[in-house]
Amino acid sequence: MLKTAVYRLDMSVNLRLVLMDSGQLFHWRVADDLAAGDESPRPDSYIAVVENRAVMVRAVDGGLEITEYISEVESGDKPDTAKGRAFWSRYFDATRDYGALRDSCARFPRVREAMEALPGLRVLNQPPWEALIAFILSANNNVARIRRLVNDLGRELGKRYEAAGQAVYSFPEPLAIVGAGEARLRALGVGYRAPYLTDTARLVAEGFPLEELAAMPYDRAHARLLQLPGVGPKVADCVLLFGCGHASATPVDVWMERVLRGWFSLSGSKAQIKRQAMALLGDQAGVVQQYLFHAARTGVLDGRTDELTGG
DNA sequence: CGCCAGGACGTTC
DNA sequence: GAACGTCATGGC
Repeated sequence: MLKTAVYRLDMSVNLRLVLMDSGQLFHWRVADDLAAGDESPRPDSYIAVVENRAVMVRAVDGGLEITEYISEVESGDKPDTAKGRAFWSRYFDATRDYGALRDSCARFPRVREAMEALPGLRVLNQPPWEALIAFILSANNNVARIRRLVNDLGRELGKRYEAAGQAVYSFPEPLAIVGAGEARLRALGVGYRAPYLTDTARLVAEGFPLEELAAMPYDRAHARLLQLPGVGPKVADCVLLFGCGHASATPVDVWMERVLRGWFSLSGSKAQIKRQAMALLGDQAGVVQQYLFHAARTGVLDGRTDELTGG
């Protein structure tokens, strides 16, 4: 039987935007309207497993309601709700002052416009291992297929949990990916990325310091991640930003390259314009990047007549 | 059918 | 260090 712990976070989040459409998470899914054994429909509810925590989240009264489903045999007498609350507060980035960030970027019209146009967008803090696997899979791939691969990997190699009466699966542990082997991973559809996954998983299992990247200086953490097979400059920045709390890490994909060259008039190689963007946008450049990325990809700012930035 | 996908990697210059 | 072709697979 499952116990539940319910947490409320006093923060405004556009869950569909963040969990389904932002390109930073790929394993969340919309909960079915009718949870098993429950008569009430659950519109706008989302379920997933995050680091061995099965969870349902929905927006209520301008805040978040987070329901965690806890196995009695694993939790013992009662769950540690203080620890759970801290975990989810961290995960949803509850303590970052997005309003102050927007104000600090007032001299960049496109940043201000993007942040005003996407008020519920947030940069979540994922477990680094989950971000690492997801973004190795993301290379030269599309979001729909990344999501399918992550879900298939979880269902085949992860651990089964239950949230809102529905099956949800954790990310596979490193040894589960090593044990699966390249052939089985290819059969799951990961293609040429199979050896990247097994070799990286092996290195992590053998002690690669994933958990220590958060406390390392950005440059050193980035260089360290580049040593993993399947991890290049862009994937490394995604892991640092989405999985290690490095708010300055600024992934530059084709969309961000267009943004930085077009809206910010930057020039040079991708590595060079990334450095310029980080210097220009400050110690939370990666968070700013997420707004610019989504604005460019979806065209929410199209039709506005503002000129380029005021840098 | 061809083109693209939140790129990385090996080769070549 | 920069430029180039290649890499599975499926969405569209």
